[in-house]
Amino acid sequence: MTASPPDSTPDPHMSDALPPCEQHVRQYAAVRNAHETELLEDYVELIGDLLKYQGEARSADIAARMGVSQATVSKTVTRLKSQGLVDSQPYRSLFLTEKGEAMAEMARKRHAIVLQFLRTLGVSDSTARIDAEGMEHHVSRETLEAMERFTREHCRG
Amino acid sequence: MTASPPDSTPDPHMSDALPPCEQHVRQYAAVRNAHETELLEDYVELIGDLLKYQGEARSADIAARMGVSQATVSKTVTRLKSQGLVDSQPYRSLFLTEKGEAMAEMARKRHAIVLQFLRTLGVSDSTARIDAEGMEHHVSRETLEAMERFTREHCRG
DNA sequence: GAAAAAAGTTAGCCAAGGCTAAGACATTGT
DNA sequence: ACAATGTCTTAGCCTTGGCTAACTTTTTTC
Ligand SMILES: [Mn+2]
Ligand SMILES: [Mn+2]
Ligand SMILES: [Mn+2]
Ligand SMILES: [Mn+2]
Repeated sequence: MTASPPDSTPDPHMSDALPPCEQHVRQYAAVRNAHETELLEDYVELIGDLLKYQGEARSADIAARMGVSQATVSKTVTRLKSQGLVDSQPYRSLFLTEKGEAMAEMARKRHAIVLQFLRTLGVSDSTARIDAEGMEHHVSRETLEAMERFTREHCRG
Repeated sequence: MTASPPDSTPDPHMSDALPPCEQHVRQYAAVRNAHETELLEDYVELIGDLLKYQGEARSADIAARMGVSQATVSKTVTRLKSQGLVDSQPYRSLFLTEKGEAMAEMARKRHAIVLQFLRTLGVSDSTARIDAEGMEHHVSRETLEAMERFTREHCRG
């Protein structure tokens, strides 16, 4: 390690300096952690939506919606099954397990809160949808509550 | 593809149905796109901060701050160099190229806007730092401007 | 009911981003 | 000066998440 004089004083009015090391580590660790479940969350959310709005969730629909190949979907579904989130017979439609249903529900609600929050902030619908798709996985419970509060107080209607 | 009756009408008051397919694809594509540069952005931002606040940016400091092994840093630095973002001699401190400097500056500003926005929203400092670290990479110019506007209008002082 | 089309799977490739273990280089202390 | 310590790199391993190509299974069409 090299010199680290700025870490000594908890200076109250120098907020653009480097944060203390341990805190910095926690920031990046939280991001890496979110990245591990991100894709699985999007899959179960989408599968849940497809079941709800189209009656079944086929790999082909997922591939079309996600903009990836069917082979990629097939491999990811294997992972979803190995984690106990999805159930399926070969060559058949996909279903969510209890656990998958729970994750989908959480993701659906969280996604909706972030999306509505961005709209309320004044962001256009198409941009809000794009940004919400990525942001949702990095929003803590606390921030989610702050967003809900804001939307409740500022939303037209 | 299976049946898709809900996609026919651009129904104005059914906002929780599935978005049209092409838009859905763009959402996920934007996320995948952000993931390609995310880590590089965090690296150049950190390198810039280390140069500014400690005079030099050593791999050991980056490893300590990011909470990863030195081997991981070494490999990522190779990638940063191959993309023309970082310059360095073997076993020496790291420096940013023009291009790296520009990316660091962008990342620094964007990160600061998101962090200050979350604080202004009422999120605690430690949570705001964690969430901002992940959210920053998924915030478009338009959303960034909405955040700045909000902070300007609501910030104490 | 057979041929054609569509859907799903598998194999094999790749890059990114993590790790450990081993060794090379540099700095520092005596 | 040189040994000890600390820093950096390399090699080799792993998982994730993409791809194409080839194949199998199911569904649709005739
Ligand atoms: Mn989502
Ligand atoms: Mn998402
Ligand atoms: Mn950042
Ligand atoms: Mn970040």
